[in-house]
Amino acid sequence: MVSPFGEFKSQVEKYLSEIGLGDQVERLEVPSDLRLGHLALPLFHLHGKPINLVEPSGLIASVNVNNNYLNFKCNIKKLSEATFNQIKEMGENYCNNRVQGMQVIIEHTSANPLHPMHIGHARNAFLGDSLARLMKARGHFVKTHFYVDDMGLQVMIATIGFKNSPKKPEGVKPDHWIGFVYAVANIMYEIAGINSKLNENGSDYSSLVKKRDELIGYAASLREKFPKEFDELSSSLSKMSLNEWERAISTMIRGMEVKDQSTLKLVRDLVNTALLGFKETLDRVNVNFDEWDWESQQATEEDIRGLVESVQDSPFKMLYKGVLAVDCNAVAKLPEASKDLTLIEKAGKEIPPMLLLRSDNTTLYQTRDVIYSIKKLASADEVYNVVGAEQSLAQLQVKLALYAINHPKASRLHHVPYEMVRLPGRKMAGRYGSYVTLDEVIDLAVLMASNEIRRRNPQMDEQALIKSSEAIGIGAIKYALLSVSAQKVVEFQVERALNFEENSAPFIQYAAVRANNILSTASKRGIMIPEEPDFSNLTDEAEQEIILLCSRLPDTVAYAADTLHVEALASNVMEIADKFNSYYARVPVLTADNYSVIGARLALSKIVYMSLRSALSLLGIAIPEKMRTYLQPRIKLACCSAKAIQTTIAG
RNA sequence: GGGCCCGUGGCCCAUUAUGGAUCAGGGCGCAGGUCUUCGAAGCCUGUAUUAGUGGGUUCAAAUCCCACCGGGCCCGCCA
Repeated sequence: MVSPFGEFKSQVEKYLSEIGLGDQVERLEVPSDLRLGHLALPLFHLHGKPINLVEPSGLIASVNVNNNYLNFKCNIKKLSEATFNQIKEMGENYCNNRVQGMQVIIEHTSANPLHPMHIGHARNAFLGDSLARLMKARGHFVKTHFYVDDMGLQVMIATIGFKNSPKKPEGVKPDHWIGFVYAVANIMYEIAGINSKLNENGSDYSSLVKKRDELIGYAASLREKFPKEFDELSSSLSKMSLNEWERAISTMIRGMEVKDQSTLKLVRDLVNTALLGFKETLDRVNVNFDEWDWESQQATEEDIRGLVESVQDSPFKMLYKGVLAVDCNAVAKLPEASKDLTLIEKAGKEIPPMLLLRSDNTTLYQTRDVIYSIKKLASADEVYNVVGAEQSLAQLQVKLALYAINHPKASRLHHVPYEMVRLPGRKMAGRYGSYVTLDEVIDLAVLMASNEIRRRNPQMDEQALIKSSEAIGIGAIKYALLSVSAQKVVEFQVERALNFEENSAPFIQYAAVRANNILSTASKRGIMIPEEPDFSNLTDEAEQEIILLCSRLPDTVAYAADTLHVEALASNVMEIADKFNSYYARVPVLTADNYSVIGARLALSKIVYMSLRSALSLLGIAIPEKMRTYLQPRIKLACCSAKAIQTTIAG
């Protein structure tokens, strides 16, 4: 399937080869001003080589040379027809742009089940989810995977806490509870470490005490949350010496690797509790997973032995501080690996070795990740890992390890990096229980949305209010995170994301709701969209621009999916909403002069609505049914200010 | 010390993949206008930029190359 605009482009390409410029098609571009044309070929490098134009046909309305450009104008009437027909045929799948499908695995979010998800996980989840939707629209067979980390050191600390912890109080979200238990346990563990160091000679007494005071500070704020539970938990954990902690932890790590049933059960209980909370949140934001891959189930002893042997047998084994490692530098010089150009260029010259085993022969996270990658590659043509940019080196090492053992699909493993999200004025420390949870941010967004709706539409019934608030509040967060290129650090300012004005999801949703409203008003008045609207009525510049934008949408989807640039789709959608908003404010649809014009404009509204709906669905953003506004002066209510609400929640 | 990423009006973002048309687009903010007519989360008018700095390649650079400056991140027998 090719986009309507893509059809125009291929006709232009055909035309170019007819006049002997077939080798120039790569230079075709969209002109800066559509009055100049709709596709243009710069002629500078041809230096006056004569061009013999022939009569255009099909979607090409005219061809002319102007200012050293060969300009092609599209027959907007025919382009509108093509777009309209494609939308009639494909409905909300209009944006789909299928190519030969591949088996694709996208691993994303994979938040540690030790604390609730925060806004950074949201960026990961929304990016991964949107990429999955985009690739499906591209015709790929996509499976989304969540990698559940149930094996790390930190998990064991949490589990020890969990074993000693009182019951979760009624009404507390399970992952929030685990976050509390983990933070208390970790603080107690760290304090035990400090206490033991304080008994040694020659330790830096004052800095240790300072660190311990800091930990006690964190503990104090944790105690405020659940005083009774805190006291119970901390008093049983405080009996443990550092030695006891370390023995318990390493016994458990060992237990996990040999699949000791009682250890597995303990850890599984903890992790399942956290996942219950994750699923609730992910469900609310409509992010779904096909598979939940538990780390402990991925790397069997056999897998580990196999990997170790492969490395041993490879020319890239090395000993680093006495333990087995992969010589990443040497691997990077492999022809196959260096063909993976971007990879090597981005890596720089000195790549530290990747350690495979601890000196007690237990595995490290990366070792398990190599095994997990092999498993993913076994069932997919391409594997994408949406993982924070701070792990670029680690991700690179995993890939190089695959090259080291000569894995045939090493080049098919891709790291999709994204930069961190900051919250102004807040330092997050998951290990100490200091964070703003994603749940809080969502609650705030939805609350603000519902305040807005209530202000603008006091009569909306409760059911509709809740549904619309969710669509608007969550849409706003998603758009704020997806519209910015993933490689930029973003500062997430709630009041900015929820501004609800231009450049936001609500703005786009508003345009869609309005377009849809025009359609439903028409149908209420018995006005039907003609089977074959006369698009020659669309003579307004804005109308033509809207058609062009919508007709290109499937191309943007292809670009976004193939190059992993979700933000390209986000800004294309914004352009459509922007143009349509200013268009309908100026040009009447239902009260136009005659039925022929009404029909064409109605069809245009349909094109806009379906385009937005289709594109927004690929971003995972819902369209609310109603955003009605009553005719009343705009009053800025104090209680609606984000700051006030944020303060309330923070307090 | 080494590496990766980012740097666009007072603030935020797009454009950077494939360099192109003497107006670099939006938004926020600020100043003003606009609801009896398809819903004002809208629309219209005004306001502001040496595209970090300097050099190079080119007929043409925000875009490619080099250097420098500023910010973020990474370099752990943590994950």
